[in-house]
Amino acid sequence: MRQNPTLKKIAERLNVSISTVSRALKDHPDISPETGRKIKELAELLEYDPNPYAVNLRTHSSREFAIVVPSLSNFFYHSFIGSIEEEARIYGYSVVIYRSSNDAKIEQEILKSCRHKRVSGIFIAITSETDDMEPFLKMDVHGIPVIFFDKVPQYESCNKICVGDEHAALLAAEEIIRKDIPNILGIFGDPNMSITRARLQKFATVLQQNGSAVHLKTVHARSSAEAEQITLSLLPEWMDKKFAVFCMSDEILAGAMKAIQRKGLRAPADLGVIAISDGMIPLLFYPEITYAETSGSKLGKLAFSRMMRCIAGSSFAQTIIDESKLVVGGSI
Amino acid sequence: MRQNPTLKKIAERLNVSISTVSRALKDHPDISPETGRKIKELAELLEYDPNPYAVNLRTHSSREFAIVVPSLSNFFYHSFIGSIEEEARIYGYSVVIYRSSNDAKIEQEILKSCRHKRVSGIFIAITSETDDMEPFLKMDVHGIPVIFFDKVPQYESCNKICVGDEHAALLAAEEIIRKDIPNILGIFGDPNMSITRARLQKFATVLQQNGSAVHLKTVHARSSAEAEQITLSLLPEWMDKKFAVFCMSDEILAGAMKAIQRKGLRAPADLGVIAISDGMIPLLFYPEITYAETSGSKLGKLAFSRMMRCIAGSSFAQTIIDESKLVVGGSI
DNA sequence: CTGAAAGCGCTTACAG
DNA sequence: CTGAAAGCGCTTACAG
Repeated sequence: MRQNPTLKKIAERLNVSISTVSRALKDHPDISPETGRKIKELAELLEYDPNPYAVNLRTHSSREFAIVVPSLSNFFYHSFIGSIEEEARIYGYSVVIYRSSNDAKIEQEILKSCRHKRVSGIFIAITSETDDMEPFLKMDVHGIPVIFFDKVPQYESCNKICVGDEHAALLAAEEIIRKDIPNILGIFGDPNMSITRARLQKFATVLQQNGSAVHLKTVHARSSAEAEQITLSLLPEWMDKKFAVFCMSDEILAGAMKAIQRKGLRAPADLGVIAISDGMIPLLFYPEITYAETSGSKLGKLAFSRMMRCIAGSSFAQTIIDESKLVVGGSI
Repeated sequence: MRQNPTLKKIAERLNVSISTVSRALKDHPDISPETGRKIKELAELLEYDPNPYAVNLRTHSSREFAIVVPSLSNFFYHSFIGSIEEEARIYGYSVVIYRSSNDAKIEQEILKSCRHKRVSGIFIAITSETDDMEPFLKMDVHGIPVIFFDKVPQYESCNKICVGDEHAALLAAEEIIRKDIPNILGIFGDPNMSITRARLQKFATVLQQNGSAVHLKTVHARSSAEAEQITLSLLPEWMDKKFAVFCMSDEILAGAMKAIQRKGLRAPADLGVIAISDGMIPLLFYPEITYAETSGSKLGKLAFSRMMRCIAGSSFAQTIIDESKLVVGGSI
């Protein structure tokens, strides 16, 4: 079992002190070019890399970010993670991903471990159970910035980066108006979620403001299966009208599409379909579903730059809302 | 910025030595019950937790597993990760997830960082570019076990845990035979991937052995879009026969289904559809697609127990194949 | 039963 | 320009 090379080994081989090696390797100006070159050559040869545990113990900094998400099965999070990783690489930080499984207890454990490992910062989408801000405030006391994204707490003074629920709902509603569709079945998620309230409220308002008498029926589904059931039971009474189905999320879209397929209906001939989505499910159908996209990668960029500002010392808490964009498929 | 409590702080407050505190906290038999109790009480109160960097520097062990996957957008990996996390928790290990983005260079960096962090072990699904075994052998030299899963190298003497490609292909072929379908369009992935060769070979063999003259046409697609294109161009000539489409993966299924929808065909009336899948895409359609499932969570359990055996000292390299199971939808 | 001491691998203020 | 020394927080063989 071979050991990794250390400063000491390099120092011994070159008959210099450990301090000198350490300095040479970080291009300290004091070191003579000659010595510096020799040391770096040998380090290269030996594939030296500092022991991160020793460095951290000494410097109290890990140059490592943690991303905590409730679940991995989510395109939105993938693109968020991807863009954080990309940015982090540029700044010389590494990224570790943790999954809370939407379990507040596991989330706590992860936070604790992040604290002990003195990560440089945490990006977190909280679980739906999370109601205690204390662990997060504790991170702050320890000087570890926390950026909440997507699923954020109610608590005011913290950094939050969210998708623009209102804006996405607005885009979808506008598209429906543009297509001049008079009847709309809006399928929304759990009415207790803030995201549901925001999307529903905006969606309804925009349609109403349009003046022309649109008929909007809204229903709530807590799961894909429920969305399927509801859609299935409602479709018969809508089939002879000109109408569209609006799905506020991918989960709901999946259920609704199953019901629509089951009834043998096809968009856009038999009905219009439009959704708010992270961008993968809509592409599985033909024609592709038109949707207002909530983009994780842009959110990631925003979150990252906020993080860097926190690390640089900004203690000012901020809520950033990212705007959505309409991706036109052929379903409406 | 508050500091985490240390052994020293506890020792000072209790007027004992650091050694005593350290021992008490790990229930060393030498410590008197009285002292032990006092120390543990204070530690509890102060929420003491050992600094993992110091521990590692001292002991050379991290009790942390790394999971490296090319991509996160994969149900199979989610369930694999989930089951590793579950097992690890039981044994007191933590798990960090890394994403190589299917980029061999990034994969190398991750491996290097795992080596320096002296993770206790690595579970890895390699990128499609990975061709150099050297970094993996190096892990071995450093005493870090590597368990390959799903995407594994050709290299013989290493630990591999794979889905049963042959078995999955067999199940799909048998279902086709059972349904008595004479014409089969088999859509496979990149012919250079071992997974493609294994699935194709078995699928073809089983169909041939069936005796009755089945007609199998096989094509290869490197992406979802390509699968769509190919399916689209071939469908016309098949439409007047009784036939089935077999998709060797989710990616291909997604493309093929788009073409099928585009042509206005519906399973099982107009054609049969069957796939090998991780289990999410088939559920988006109505009727649900029948598929041979490759289950990540069972693979995770197998990989984990192999890992524990490696840690316990087994140097015996082993290849484990997990069997598949048929999930019947209504598409064939 | 308890403590002093060495050492894991690094960084950095201090001295020369 | 270079080195000796202290110290980050822990563990553990050694001594008592």
